[in-house]
Amino acid sequence: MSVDRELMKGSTSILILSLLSREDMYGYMLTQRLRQGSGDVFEMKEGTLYPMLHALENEGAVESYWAEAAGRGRKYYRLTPSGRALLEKKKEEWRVYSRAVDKIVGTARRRLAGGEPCEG
Amino acid sequence: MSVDRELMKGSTSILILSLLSREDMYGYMLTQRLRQGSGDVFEMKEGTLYPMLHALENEGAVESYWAEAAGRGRKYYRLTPSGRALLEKKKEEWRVYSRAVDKIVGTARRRLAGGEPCEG
DNA sequence: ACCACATACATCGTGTTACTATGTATATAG
DNA sequence: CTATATACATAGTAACACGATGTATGTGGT
Repeated sequence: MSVDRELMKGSTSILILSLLSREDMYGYMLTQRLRQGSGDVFEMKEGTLYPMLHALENEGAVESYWAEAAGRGRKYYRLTPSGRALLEKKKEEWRVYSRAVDKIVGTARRRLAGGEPCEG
Repeated sequence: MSVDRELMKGSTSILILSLLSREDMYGYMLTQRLRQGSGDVFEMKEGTLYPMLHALENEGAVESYWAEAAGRGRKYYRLTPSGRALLEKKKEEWRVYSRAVDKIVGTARRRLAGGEPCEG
């Protein structure tokens, strides 16, 4: 990740699960969407991504299937119901955690009802 | 920390620096304030705290001095100007990072001008 | 035809980080 | 006088993400 490693730890799985909750994706696609979707903040490396995908598959959070595209095989990952539940749990943990950091650090924010981005 | 370890990684130093930016504190006091200030979310262990304080001192981010209280010595830590600059840097990193996670995960928020907490 | 680059999957070894366990010592409450 | 809270500290361990590396195919340029 291009953000200082120290802050990046631990949230890898929530990012992967979130992206897969909207659409089935293959590994390389995940790295691209993660980069674009975060505004070039996240740059997940293969050495991080593939082991994580395999671990999530072992846990039963995702399932994989091969599909052909452009004359080449791609390994797609699909979120399972169990993975969807895991995502919800991790989202709640992220809310609790980031709010607690904000309380200590003093960067206050207010949660919105919807899910619109807070860019401009 | 009582929050799932996976989410806790990396933000230890910003929490310590933030607390010290408001008041000189000794180790044990830091663990208590961190717990109270986060609403029982963070429980920093001595095995995490003391090595981190020593590392921050080696970097020149904090300075320590002994003081007597209740007939016993306490080792206080004080933020140096360099530590204050480090804190500002880490705060900015936290803003970038947490905003990027929110973009991906879809838990949108809006930053406030002031520093008021967003509890109820 | 050939080369460089992007795409696409994967694993192994390494370094960082936080934790568990443990040790020391004093004050306070029962 | 014993248990608990306070208060500092370190050594060993486990988890996690990364860097390095390997394989292979498609595409664009010359």
